[in-house]
Amino acid sequence: MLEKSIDTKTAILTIAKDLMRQLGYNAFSYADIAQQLNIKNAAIHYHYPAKEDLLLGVIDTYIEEYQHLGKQLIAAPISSLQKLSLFIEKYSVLIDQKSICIIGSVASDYNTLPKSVREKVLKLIDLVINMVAQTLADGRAKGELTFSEEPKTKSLLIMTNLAAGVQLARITGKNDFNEIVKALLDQIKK
Amino acid sequence: MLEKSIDTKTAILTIAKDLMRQLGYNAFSYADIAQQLNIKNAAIHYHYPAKEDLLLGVIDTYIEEYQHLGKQLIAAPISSLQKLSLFIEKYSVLIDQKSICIIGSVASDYNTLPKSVREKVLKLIDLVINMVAQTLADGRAKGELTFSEEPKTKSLLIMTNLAAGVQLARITGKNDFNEIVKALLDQIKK
DNA sequence: AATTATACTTATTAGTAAGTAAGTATTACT
DNA sequence: AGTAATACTTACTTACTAATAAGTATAATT
Repeated sequence: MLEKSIDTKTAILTIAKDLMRQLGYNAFSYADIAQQLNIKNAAIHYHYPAKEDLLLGVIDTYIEEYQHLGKQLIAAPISSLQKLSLFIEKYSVLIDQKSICIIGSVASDYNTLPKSVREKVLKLIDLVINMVAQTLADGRAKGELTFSEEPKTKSLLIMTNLAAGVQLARITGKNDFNEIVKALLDQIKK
Repeated sequence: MLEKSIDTKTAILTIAKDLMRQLGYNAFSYADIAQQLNIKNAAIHYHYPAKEDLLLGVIDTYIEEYQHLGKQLIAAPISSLQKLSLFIEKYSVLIDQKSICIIGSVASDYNTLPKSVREKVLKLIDLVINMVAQTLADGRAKGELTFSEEPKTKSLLIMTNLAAGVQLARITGKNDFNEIVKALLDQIKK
């Protein structure tokens, strides 16, 4: 088997993911990736013929990641609050990398995305919103959490706090994000 | 006086504002503006030599707009809830235009913005966050609103709900935004 | 009336973008 | 050993980007 090319393909994807969250779809180029990997632009086109294919690949990895996380969270022997904290921690890390979350990135660039990508983005967003909603519903059913809204609505509130929270914190500082997290956890703590 | 050029300059700014919110800084070009106004690219460079200058102009109009709104809100003989509703209405309108708010737009593109723009963006964000915080603080002092967080923190929570709310609603539909607004108004209603 | 400033257009440049075609070296398969 | 697939590089094309220089018509100023 040709190991190197598989490594290159995943390496391209990893860098593309970072560039998407740091700069957005329209602000990075194949040259940025090629430079970091010491390969030529055309090598990227070999693995991902068009930028559209590359972005589809990026979104796919996030769909898989969150599907995996969703299954893990259902089985995990931890409180619902701890589950949400694990999820929130994923967002907190982004700020140190001067990144925003992938959903915020594609949402901002949405009007400029190819149709095939838009459909996948919708799938990713539904997945994450429903995962958080499910965690919230379970937590309330178990008496671990308290909130008066519908789980889906509360999920929307929390997800928008987090998504825009990292966008804001990249500009105003991480403290604003920490304040948001503290407040929203206080809201649902019993 | 040469009236026409002043109209052209403001017309450029108006279109740039729309393009910023619809496509983002890196996805629109001088050609997009020139086409809509039936002028040449170079005419835009005459009024705004570099794209940086154009973006500075765009941010300036929003700073002025929100400074104006802030003053209006202080004097207005309406309830704090109505003041917040007026502010929220500005966001609601964006979704119909397939736009996001200017703060979300520049926040997403932040790493790609010139330094001079970044400083102005920070000023705009502080202005809006503090305006909402002030309205919340006044409303609570007058007994019109209820919330347990610090006004600044509650402002961050509401602003992130709105900013990411319009980003999300552009993809998933306006109903999600309406749900968010209903829920956050319920939270602070007495 | 002559000059100057304004608001452009025409024409061009240098740089960068995505994408492709053709060639090459290495590995896998038969 | 010969063939074919894999994973690239080299070289190129097309298209678009911001930006600039030089020219032009009109209006304002002196």
